[in-house]
Amino acid sequence: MRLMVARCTVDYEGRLQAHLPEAVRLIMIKADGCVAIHADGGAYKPLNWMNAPNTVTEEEGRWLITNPKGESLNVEIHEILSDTKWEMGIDPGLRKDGVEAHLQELLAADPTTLGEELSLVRREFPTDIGPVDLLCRNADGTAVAIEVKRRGEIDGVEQLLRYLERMERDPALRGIQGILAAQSVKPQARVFAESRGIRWVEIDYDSLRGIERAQMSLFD
Amino acid sequence: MRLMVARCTVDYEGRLQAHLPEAVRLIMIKADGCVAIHADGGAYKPLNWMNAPNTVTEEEGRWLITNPKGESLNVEIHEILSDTKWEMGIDPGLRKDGVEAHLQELLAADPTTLGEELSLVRREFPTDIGPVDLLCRNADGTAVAIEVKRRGEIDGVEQLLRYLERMERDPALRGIQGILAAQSVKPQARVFAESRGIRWVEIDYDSLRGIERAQMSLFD
DNA sequence: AGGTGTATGTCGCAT
DNA sequence: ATGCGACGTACACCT
Repeated sequence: MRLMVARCTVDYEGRLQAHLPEAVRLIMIKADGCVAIHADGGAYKPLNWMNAPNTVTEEEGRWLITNPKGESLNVEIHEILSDTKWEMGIDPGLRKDGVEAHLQELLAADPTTLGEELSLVRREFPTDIGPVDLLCRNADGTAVAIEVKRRGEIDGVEQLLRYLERMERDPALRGIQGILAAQSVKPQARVFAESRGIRWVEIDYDSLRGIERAQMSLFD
Repeated sequence: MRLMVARCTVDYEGRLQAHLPEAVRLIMIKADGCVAIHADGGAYKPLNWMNAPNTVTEEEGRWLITNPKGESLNVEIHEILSDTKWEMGIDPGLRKDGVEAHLQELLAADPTTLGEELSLVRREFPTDIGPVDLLCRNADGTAVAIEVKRRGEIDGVEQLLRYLERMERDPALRGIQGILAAQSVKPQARVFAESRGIRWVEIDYDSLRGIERAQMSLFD
């Protein structure tokens, strides 16, 4: 990784055009050729950048970075304050323990937490446009498709509608209903869901996890 | 801006849990307290980060960053290879050109560039599921809703369809038509739009800007 | 503060 | 490659 602190101006042209007036900034070049121009503020996002794959051309007082998509980044270096290089090797990488998959898991373990008499048929039930998170049946035996989201937004309703449309064609699933389950459901998603006959449920992740813990403890 | 190159391990706990095994990385601390941990690859996104507002506590061989939302980042420093600090001042900031807002502005100034006799009723016309970019009327007085995108994809068509469905309920807008306007419209979006009776138009940003310049020059 | 839409979103996984 | 969904999305803008 090369780190250069320099007074510079930058122009990007590609998906849009952007210009940075002269100022002191950090220019970071990673081993894979990625370039990022950072100011001393503004979260982790750089002011300008160019991701791999790209071509970095270094000239006197000027760097030109281009990529195969026709984007370009032109960095004019007016004064170099520091220029260092570091060997870091391949990073062992990040271990994540996510929430979404866990939510689906918890609801699969006990669909009745959605407030209805539901029994699980299967998780990730396949349709020809992708798997629906949970397929259940209610007390009447009616199929119920459940889309699980951390946050319930309009996209989630659209996604569920597409699944329902497909699943309705299956005689075994005829009359299928839909539920959007999320930790929070946005107002516009509520309006839209209701207008299409889809129910929505807000689920409390912490208490759900609490239930799981309580159930787990039975086996201790 | 402080730049530290160090062998470290990192743990984040907040919206999820994440762990970074020991390795050499760049730790960047900006003037506003933002912290970002970068590996030598992988685009501009850091492996871990904590944005302002936050609290940075530096101890011997350990940094603890917390924020008011209850998230925390714990950086264990095992070996420091470099530790420098730079004054950059306030960045003059980025000038962007060619984003959706600008496109919308240009089209609002002259909707006839879409190739029809259109007159603007208003920008950001509100519906109960969000604002539609432009509401116009054509030569017949028929309402026309226009969704402006930099890139026309299926999402944009769906968004427009939702708006149209809502707006159709308003007697004053009955018979409303839809146009998707974008610098480029993906084939899938074209097919989908046409199948739903929505027109699509590709707009040439440069020439649109040229028209604006020409019109501006009338007032010079 | 909360809602809504945009982003040079980025990133990963499937087809 | 392209499409699609998730993201600790971040971010601006408006109420």
